[in-house]
Amino acid sequence: MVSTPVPDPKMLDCPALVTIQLVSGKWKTRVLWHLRQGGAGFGDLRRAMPGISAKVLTEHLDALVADGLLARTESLEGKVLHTRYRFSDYGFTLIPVLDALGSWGLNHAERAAGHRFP
Amino acid sequence: MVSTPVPDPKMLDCPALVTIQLVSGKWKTRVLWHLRQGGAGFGDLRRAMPGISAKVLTEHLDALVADGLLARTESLEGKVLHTRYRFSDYGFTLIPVLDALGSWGLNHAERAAGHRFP
DNA sequence: CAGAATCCTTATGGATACTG
DNA sequence: CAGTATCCATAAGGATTCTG
Repeated sequence: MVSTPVPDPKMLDCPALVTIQLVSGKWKTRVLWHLRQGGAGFGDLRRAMPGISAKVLTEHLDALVADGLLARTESLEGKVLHTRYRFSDYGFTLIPVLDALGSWGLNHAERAAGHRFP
Repeated sequence: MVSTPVPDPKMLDCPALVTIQLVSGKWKTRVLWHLRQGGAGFGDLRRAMPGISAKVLTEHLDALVADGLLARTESLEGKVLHTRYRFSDYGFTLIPVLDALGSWGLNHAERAAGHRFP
């Protein structure tokens, strides 16, 4: 997944697509969802998302940072490099939208499964 | 794009993804956005989205119907077949979510372009 | 630890021609 | 009009190995 720094003006006839491009993809949504609960390191994110490869995680994190949604800080602890990703101030404005997606999706999953999830 | 009739239970650790899967894709979002303004026929949608092929439009409409978001009705007017797509009652519940995506996206596009869009 | 580099598989979307 | 049927192009994602 690559970033969309400046959305194509043609996309303005469907502004919802602008947002979709930024947050969609198999892993991007999960990264954002996870970071809603607070910042996390690269390894935290990998462990939180079994199956993702370092390459793909890097690509998505880079895109999210390039789009201004995430902030990244490096720190050298001893000899080990630690990176931390969290929502930027601007990225925070997206959280209500993610919440809306989440609560609709939860309801939909319950409905589709016949309310088998308590 | 194919439909996701029953979301994978594993996806419940990121319910936002459930919604994303249903509405994302280059054309699915546009179809939904267009239909917010009312029902439309197959040809209306094609004309409204220059560049889409009949095959792709069909696939996406089928998926949206299979997912319960859209309703479809056929009518025979004379010898010509008319099909009409519109939001189902259930699909209507998604509109506030689409609106949230749209208004955030509009704001983002303006911001990214330096507020060049009045 | 946090990636970069490389190569590979598959999903998504597209072009064209044809049909009920 | 509203699609189907084929075949094709590209991009998203994945596996593996290596490095600062």
